[in-house]
Amino acid sequence: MARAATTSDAFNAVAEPRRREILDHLASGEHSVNDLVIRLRLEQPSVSKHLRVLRDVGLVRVRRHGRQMFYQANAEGIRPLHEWTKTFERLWAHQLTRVKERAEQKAKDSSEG
Amino acid sequence: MARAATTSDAFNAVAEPRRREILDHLASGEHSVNDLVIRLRLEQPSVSKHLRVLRDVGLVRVRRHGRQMFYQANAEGIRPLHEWTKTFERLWAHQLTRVKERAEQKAKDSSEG
DNA sequence: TTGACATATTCCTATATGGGAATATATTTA
DNA sequence: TAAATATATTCCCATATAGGAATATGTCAA
Repeated sequence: MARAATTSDAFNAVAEPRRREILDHLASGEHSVNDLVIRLRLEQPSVSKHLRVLRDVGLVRVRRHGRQMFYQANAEGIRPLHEWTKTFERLWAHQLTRVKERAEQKAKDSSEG
Repeated sequence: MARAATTSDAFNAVAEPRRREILDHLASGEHSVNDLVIRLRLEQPSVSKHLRVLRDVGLVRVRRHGRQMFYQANAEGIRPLHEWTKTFERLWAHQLTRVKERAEQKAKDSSEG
């Protein structure tokens, strides 16, 4: 079996750095495809293809205005990722505490030694 | 160019559902490979291979005890994902507000009409 | 040392890319 | 209708899987 399709869910869709860049730009509001092409310095077909993936997994919405297509982020689609990563929040708090404690103990030992 | 390697960063690593399952289990503490094999009902080589990817991107740490290898989650590695998704938090708050407002307006309209 | 146990790696294959190039589709304007 | 503009899709290819099967490596027990 090959890797899951990028369109299988939001996790797979945002694994691609360019798509995260696109979403970062759309976080500031609606943008046309050409806006993204210019700002991200990517080829137009590339941007369109990435937007297609983001659309398929529900991470962006589109609106047509004349010849232009205006895309906006659908943040609700990112929420599951946020919720999942959040379940590890307590862990990194604890683990950092332990790292800090070890560092302090070490400093104490060396000042005493 | 093909898709980025699963070992290129945490985003790519956790795009695979099995790897998220593994991390979910490791969130509760250290587990041996066989523990994971039994709990997740996956083939042992499959678990080892997923753990290898997680290790390469720094999402888990290993400790040997006799013949067994005990893995634990390194939550720090998940933090960048949490931070990135967090930048969209204000958006889904706003967007939900708008959805709610529209729903209320619609309800009002229909009760008046 | 030999066998058993625990885990890791290699080999194989079907599949899904992401980018580049070319082309198709949709809409406005002359 | 034809030309121009904006965006989307298709075709091609090198590359990276994920899982299954087989095998290798490492460690303990007799």
